[in-house]
Amino acid sequence: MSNNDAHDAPAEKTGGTNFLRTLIAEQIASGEHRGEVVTRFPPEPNGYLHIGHAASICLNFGLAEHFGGRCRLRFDDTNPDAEDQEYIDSIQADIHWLGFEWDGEVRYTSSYFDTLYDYALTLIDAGLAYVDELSPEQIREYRGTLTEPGKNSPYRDRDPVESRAMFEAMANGEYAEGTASLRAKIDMASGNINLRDPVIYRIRNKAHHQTGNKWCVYPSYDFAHGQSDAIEGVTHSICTLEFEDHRPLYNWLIEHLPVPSHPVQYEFARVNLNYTITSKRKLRRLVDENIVDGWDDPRMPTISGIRRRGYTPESIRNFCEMVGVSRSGGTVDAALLEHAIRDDLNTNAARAMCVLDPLKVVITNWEEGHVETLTAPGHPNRDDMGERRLPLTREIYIEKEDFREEANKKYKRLVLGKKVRLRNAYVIEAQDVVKNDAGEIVEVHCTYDPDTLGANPADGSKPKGVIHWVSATHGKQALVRVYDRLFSVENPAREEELLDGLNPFSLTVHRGCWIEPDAAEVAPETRLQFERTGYFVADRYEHAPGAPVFNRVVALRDTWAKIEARGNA
RNA sequence: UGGGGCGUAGCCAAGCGGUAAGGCAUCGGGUUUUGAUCCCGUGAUUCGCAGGUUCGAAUCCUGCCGCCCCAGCCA
Repeated sequence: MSNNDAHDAPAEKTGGTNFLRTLIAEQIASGEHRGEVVTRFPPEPNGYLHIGHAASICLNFGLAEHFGGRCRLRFDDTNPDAEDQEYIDSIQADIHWLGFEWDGEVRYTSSYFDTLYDYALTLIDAGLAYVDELSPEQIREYRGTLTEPGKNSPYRDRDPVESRAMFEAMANGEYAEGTASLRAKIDMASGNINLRDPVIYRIRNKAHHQTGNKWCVYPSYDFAHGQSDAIEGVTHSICTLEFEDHRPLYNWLIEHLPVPSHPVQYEFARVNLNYTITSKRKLRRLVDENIVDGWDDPRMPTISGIRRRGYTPESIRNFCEMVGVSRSGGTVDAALLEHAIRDDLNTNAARAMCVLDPLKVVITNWEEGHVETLTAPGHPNRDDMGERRLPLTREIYIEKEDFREEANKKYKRLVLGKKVRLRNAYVIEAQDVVKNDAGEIVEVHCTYDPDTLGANPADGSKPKGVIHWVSATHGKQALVRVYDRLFSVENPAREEELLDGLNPFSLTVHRGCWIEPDAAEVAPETRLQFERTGYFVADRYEHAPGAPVFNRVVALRDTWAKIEARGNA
């Protein structure tokens, strides 16, 4: 226990520990890896990052930060078929937004293609790899099954000299795709299928986004990943559990190649969130079929979607910390994510009032044309957030659901003949309703008590309810999108047909909202709490000061909704 | 009938032989000009099950059960 004090401090600050932090602390104490911690986040640029990647990013960067090490960003770009510059750009932006900075330049596995090619030659010369001319279908047949061993390819014992010449010819473009591949010579009878002579180089006649047309042979993940880690001096190569079976291969290659360092692979369980999906294929389908409005639709579990929804980077990092890291896979309740953002925004978002579904209220004893500018705190318990000005006028809007002609005692809002407090303003009493021909209430006539600003009514009564409001003449119109979960089933991935699990009410657009004037002027991505309604963010792209467009991040915790749902109201 | 993992409260998750942390959710109660926040309180005689070792086991051993991953020239 030498230098652990300094390292334990951040862990305490963030709350917990996990098996990797424990392990590394022990390694440092015993001098393993020269006491160094070098990690990497290695995405393949073939899609947008999602909440699951956030966990990996927080883990890799977090571990490096925690132990005073370094974390690199390396694009694992060994398959030109699926990759694109668009993803390289979005991934970098997402990592930065999350608040992490990688060590040095961005790395690419493709920048090691020359070295990797030499390593392949080394393996061939050592008689540990051979050029196979079996077709992909034949390779599959020869591989055997989960319960039956595979059998050797007839090309398995090809002379290394010949394999070398053929591999060079492959790299020269002299073979068509699928006609030849380079395989590691390990054990076709292994219980671990990854060891049954895995293909380590294949022919792809396709331009690569980084290396252009230089190569027509590309290393497989297994051949590229560990060697790239070794080249970069990575000490802890952290990946998800499904790669556990690859570790023996990872180690086999490291042992048989003249690599500059010996990284070690560690696996952790990937994080699943209920009511959502994280399969790149399925997310892409939602985008392609216009089920959502792009990769950054606020309902998407992508980092860019979460950002547009209004989540903060801090809340995501905090969420990952609360979830923890382990080797037992599970599904985290989406309520934990919601808790993370509420917790952040409760202390950091300024308050404002916004009426989503307006009902006009006329204060009959308020002088026509009179405007009284009230003040309200920017935040109920943060003086540093100052005050805001609230114009009150004869006509205001309140929320439709905040008025009932009659109601029982549990309903603490405006009821005909009863009193309620206008938030930050006076107590009013409903006297009358005006209905249209269809019998719908279009206006409520009230009187206000001028002695109730910051004071209870003189008669000693104290209205239990408080409702929000906006001046009908000074308020601004706003477009507000209320989002709910994209899927209504807990495990959408398990649905036979993905679309069957969709929540038809995942988006409700409110076009005629009224918002207090100053709140309409905020900058894009400003987060506010609309009191009694929820947390909202000014849309990153479509909002402009004076032309407000807000997205609901998350509703406030709503005890009333629970009571209502029980049928007691 | 192959190989590799995992099983601690509704959901995550500490614990690593000395008598079950914490968070979320839930449900009570208090404060409150947000039915919010905040504050208090609330659940495992028990750690998948069954045996065994031990003064003592969630922790060690044995067997069983359940769930997940692997048969791409994807990562």
